[in-house]
Formats: sequence, structure tokens, C-alpha cells
Amino acid sequence: MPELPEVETCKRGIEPYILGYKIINSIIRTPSLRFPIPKYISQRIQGLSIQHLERRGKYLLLNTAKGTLLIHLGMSGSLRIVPEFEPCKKHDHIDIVFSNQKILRYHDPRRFGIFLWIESDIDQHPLLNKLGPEPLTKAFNAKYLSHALHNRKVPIKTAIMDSHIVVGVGNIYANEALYYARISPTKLAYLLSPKDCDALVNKIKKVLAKAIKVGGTTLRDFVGSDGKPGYFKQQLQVYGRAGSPCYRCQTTLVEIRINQRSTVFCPICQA
DNA sequence: CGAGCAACCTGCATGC
DNA sequence: TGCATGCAGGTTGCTC
Repeated sequence: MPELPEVETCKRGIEPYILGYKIINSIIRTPSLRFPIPKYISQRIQGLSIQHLERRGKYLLLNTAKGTLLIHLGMSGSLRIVPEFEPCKKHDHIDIVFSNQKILRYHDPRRFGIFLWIESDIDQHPLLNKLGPEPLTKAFNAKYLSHALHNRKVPIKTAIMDSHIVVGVGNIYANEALYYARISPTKLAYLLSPKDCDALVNKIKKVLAKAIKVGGTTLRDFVGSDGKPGYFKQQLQVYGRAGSPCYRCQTTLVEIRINQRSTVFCPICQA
């Protein structure tokens, strides 16, 4: 269940177990993720230590002296720290074994995820070099958004889910942020007022920050034994609540499709 | 530029 | 119980 908060939670969860530790061994059981995982990865990363962990949007970067492991969890991926010799479950595709006897284990039923080894400048990589700002930084502000939406004739929901505009806003949080900002998901992006932009920026930040906080609770389960799904589910205002009353005005929430993605909103609050 | 669609996969809920 | 269908938290890349 990886949206930005989940990836951030994942990063914080694995960091204490892998930062500064040396890669002893790695096992690629299933090389067929979204991009094929080259066999040479194992020998390239052997003996290298993790110097730094970073998240960019939903990408996780594990930096070493010789290159960077780029990981994306796709729709169904997860990372866990497991003890040495822990038996594999179905869809446990990759193990990275560290010098502290811990294993970083990648699990991904749908295999939409990404696992790449990059030796060239990471900022130049095609997957990263066109990304928009991080939503939780100052670079993502009303002025920036307003400018980025100029002449964009797509629904605002499509725009905020576009990683070239801002990274890390997935379907759930796009729905939630638009609800809090009281903006219709179908409103064309270029028609947003400066006030709309300001509200939307603030609500995106708010909703993501809140989810990261809650994700911190998920974190313990996640590292210890198994990832528990959707702890912040209980906080959702609109996503998954179509047909139920709006918490603000009791109007029945409506579900439509925007770009084949489930979109739920309040037709009154988000007129 | 943008809408719409297909693609990459499996698991789960639903309906017959 | 089995089988077909549709849906799912992401992203790229192709048409038109």
C-alpha cells in the first residue's frame, strides 16, 4: 500500500537496520519486476555499505560509495527487515543480506515495483530527472502550484497526481486533499484561483503529514513481523466511502472515474 | 498539450 | 464448488 507516507514509513523503519552496514550477499529470486533486474546486481553490490537513505516521491534510494539502489514499491510492494534464515513466503522476490545478520526482504505480489542499481549520477536518471518538488517542502507552495497549473486543461485531480507537478500524491490522498480543500476533482486545473491553490497546497501537506504520523504506528508492526494494511484507513474522509454521508454536510458522497481511477467527493462541499 | 487506453501482474470480492 | 468478471494504493508509453 505504498503512497508517499507509506514509503517514508518504510524508509524510517529500515534505516536503523541497514544504514552503515555492509551488504554481504543478495538473492534475486524473481528478476521480472517492472524492469528486469540484471543478474550482475548481486556481484556489484556485494561488499558495499549503505551510506545514506533517501526518499524522492515514492522512490527509495539506498546510496553506497559506488552507486545507488533505486527501489519503488509499485502497487503492492513492501520491504521488511527479517532475521537471517527466515523462511520465504510467496512473492518474496529479493533478499539483501547485511553484515548485522539482518535481511532486507522485498515482497511484491503484483510485481509492478522497481529494483535497479544505478552507478551514474542519480539526479540524471530518467526516472528521477523530471520529478516535481516534494510536497512537504517549501518548494511546493501556492505560487509554484499556480504557475505549474497554468494552461493545464486537465482535471485538478489528474494534475496533482502528475509527478512532474508534485511527487508522491497518489489516488487516496488526491481524493482526501481535494475534499479538505473543498475543490471538485473535476475542476480544470487552470481554473483554480490563487486561493484554491493555497488551500490545496496546505491540505496536501496536511493530509500527507498526518498519514506519515500514523504510519509511524504501522512502522513497528511493519519492521517486527508483517506489514499491517492501512492503519490510516480509519481517518479517510472520502476514499472508499462512496454512497455514505459526507462527514461535514451529510450529503451522499459520489464516486466517478477520472483516468480510470476511483474518485470520491462531496457534490455539495466540493461544488 | 491532452484524452484515452494498454501494459506490466496477482489477489480478492462478487455474482452466477 | 468452480469459473468469469471487475477491481485495487503506480507509472510509462502509445495512439489519436
